[in-house]
Amino acid sequence: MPRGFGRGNWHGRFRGCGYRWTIARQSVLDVLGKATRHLSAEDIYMQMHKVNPGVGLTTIYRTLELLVQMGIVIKSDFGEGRARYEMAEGPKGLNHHHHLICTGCGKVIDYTDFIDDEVELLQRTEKGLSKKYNFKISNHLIQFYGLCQVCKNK
Amino acid sequence: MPRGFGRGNWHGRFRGCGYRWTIARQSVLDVLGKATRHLSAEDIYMQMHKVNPGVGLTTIYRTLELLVQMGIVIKSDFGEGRARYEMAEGPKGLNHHHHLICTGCGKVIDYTDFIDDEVELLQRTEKGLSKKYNFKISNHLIQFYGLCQVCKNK
DNA sequence: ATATCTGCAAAGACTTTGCATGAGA
DNA sequence: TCTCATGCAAAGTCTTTGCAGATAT
Repeated sequence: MPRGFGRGNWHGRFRGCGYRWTIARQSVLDVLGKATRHLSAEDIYMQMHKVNPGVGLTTIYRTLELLVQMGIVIKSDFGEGRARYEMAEGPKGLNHHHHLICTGCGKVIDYTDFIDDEVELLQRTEKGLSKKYNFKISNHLIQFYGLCQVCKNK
Repeated sequence: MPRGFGRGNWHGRFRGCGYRWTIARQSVLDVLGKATRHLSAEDIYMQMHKVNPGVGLTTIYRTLELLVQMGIVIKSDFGEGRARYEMAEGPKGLNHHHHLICTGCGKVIDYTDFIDDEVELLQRTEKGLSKKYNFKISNHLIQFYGLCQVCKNK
């Protein structure tokens, strides 16, 4: 692995797509790669500001759009009025997970449990829907809403 | 059924919650009740403007918030940067459906097929998640994304 | 009569766009 | 060198808020 590019040969991947490898892009990937939560554009901006104060919020938005379009990053909406981002990590469904969202405090838990059952059902559903509605299904979103342990005891 | 209140005794329901029954609220319910699509606040505003030109967009937002909170209307986010609304129609899960969204043209299809399988899986998943993460799950969201017949042939 | 609702205008929040400057290959 | 990327400021969208006047009960 080339030095200075973190895990994954991002530089090569960018070049391959005709994009340039810049400090800003590297930095966004660094921040997202280390994140343990789903980050908003501003979260990323603030974390990055400590290391690369020169990078503006606009660039973050533009970079995130690019990363989502390249499939490196996943953009989610938890109904807060702002988008959140996380690494897609790995090809096709590796690390595939869904979200469990607390409507009290907004906490989001990624769960990967029960996925086996889900996959089976989803495949059946996708097949059925594809056929009936003539859709080519490429993706799905599943979220559960409820109250976390702390909030339900209030 | 009292005359002039459309189907469902909305007037009584509002009164029961301590809310007043107004032209604006009736009108929002009328529009949503007749809708065959998921309407944005502005869609509702424009349709209502033909009949009740005096009602402003602000009131629509406030009314929708109320209706959602009362459980009469469901608010959805299809990732367009604006919310869309539809009648919840009927108590607990009647008319329960999910969405199939075309990422090409934005068309949204409600499907109610394959729900039986889904319900079974969801109950199992909910049970598992509740236990493991100590959540009290109250709701879920399932959306499939893909290309509709028209868009996939482009 | 009076507490609730409403319209208008303004503010707020997040995101995108225009354009001149700066930087990668 | 030459295109692509960036920062800044401004604009764009959708939505919410403040407040005086109107309305339902």
